[in-house]
Amino acid sequence: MSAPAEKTPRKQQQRSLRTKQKLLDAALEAFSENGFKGTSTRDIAERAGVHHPLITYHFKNKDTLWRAAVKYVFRDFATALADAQEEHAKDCPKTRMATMIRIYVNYAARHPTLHKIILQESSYPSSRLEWLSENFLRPISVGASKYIAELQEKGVTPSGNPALIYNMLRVCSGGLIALSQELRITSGIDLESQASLDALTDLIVRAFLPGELQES
Amino acid sequence: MSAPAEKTPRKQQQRSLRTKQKLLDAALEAFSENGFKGTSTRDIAERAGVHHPLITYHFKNKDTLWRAAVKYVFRDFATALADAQEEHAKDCPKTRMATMIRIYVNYAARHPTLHKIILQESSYPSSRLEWLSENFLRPISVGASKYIAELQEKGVTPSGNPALIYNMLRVCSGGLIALSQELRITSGIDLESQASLDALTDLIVRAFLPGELQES
DNA sequence: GTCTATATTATGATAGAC
DNA sequence: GTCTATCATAATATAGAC
Repeated sequence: MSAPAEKTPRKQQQRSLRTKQKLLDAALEAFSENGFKGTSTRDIAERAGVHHPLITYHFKNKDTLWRAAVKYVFRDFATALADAQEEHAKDCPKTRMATMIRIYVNYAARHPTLHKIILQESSYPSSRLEWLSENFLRPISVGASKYIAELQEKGVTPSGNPALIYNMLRVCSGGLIALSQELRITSGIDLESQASLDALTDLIVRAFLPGELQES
Repeated sequence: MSAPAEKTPRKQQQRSLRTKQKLLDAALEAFSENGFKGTSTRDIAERAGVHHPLITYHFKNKDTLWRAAVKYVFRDFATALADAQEEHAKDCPKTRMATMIRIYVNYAARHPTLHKIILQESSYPSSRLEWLSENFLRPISVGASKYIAELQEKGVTPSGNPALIYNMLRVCSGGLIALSQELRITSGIDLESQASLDALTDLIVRAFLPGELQES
């Protein structure tokens, strides 16, 4: 019937989008493992199963690809966080905080690249770290700190610099999960199992939200 | 007087040792910032202020240099930990734990490369991570976990997998300090100041050693 | 023990055919 | 939109002069 339809603009667009998506996924994986400098565009292309000049075609250069990949994970993360916050807006503050911690932990486990990228880029000052911080990390940190300050006024969270507490929560959840390879070897803990994730969530909640938790 | 003395074996040995030391320090810095793959031996040689073929001469290759640099930081760390433990062996368990946390935090702040190297290598499985874990991370983890289990029996530390609790302590202290570049940008927290380190220590102690702390 | 010179491979980016 | 071919540079590592 329509053999030439294989090359309609729409079909081409679709293939282009699929290639871009494959490159984004591959870039995320590679950058999270080896950092920006340690990742070669050839490695990314191989992981994506495409020829390496296609990176230039779709993303201009390595730096732009890195930024596109970071946008891609963090957009999804910000959406997930906002959705969770809205869904549990009616809960009592303490229960909501516990729920947010659980969501944070489980999200980190399902998207290990997110926190690995942060760890990779935080090791020394760079324009990438500044861009990442200004656009994605700071907004989340500021929002979380305000929320923690409110919880402190209600007396459910220990006193202290809210931003510092947020970052402790963050490294205990996402940071620890980013180290899952190491924990498996040193302690036999499998942070990919739901049981371990629940145990971790429980420990974080008990450490940072002391006292009984009333079920909602 | 003794002009040819400049080239006595002893003088040469001294210079050789100095070069090796400079290379170890430079390697530590570079590897902690950019990871193994992201670091070039030329970069290390430049930071050390020596010519790059000297790396081959003193350390055979990049991999051996990495292992030598890791041994160098971890030996010092293990010694510092053991000394601290011995010095405070007479303290009550809870006070000793609090002291160890304080020492751990301050050591991490003075040796930022230590935890950065761990973060860099934990991002994906590798022979280096296995070597690092088996030789340095696991012994520390096993020792700390036993100690935490004892504290749990005495009821001073929350229940839960001791190894998991140790790792939470570790990321809250060393892990967070490794992210100091990012915290400075996102939260204005300067983890190089003693005040911030004290605040962090205080928060960790209150979170993981709840209740009053009796001074020894 | 240190240096220059170099072999070899890998990398980022591009040109131009299809 | 995709491919092959290629350039310029940077990387690891070594050989051999000093």
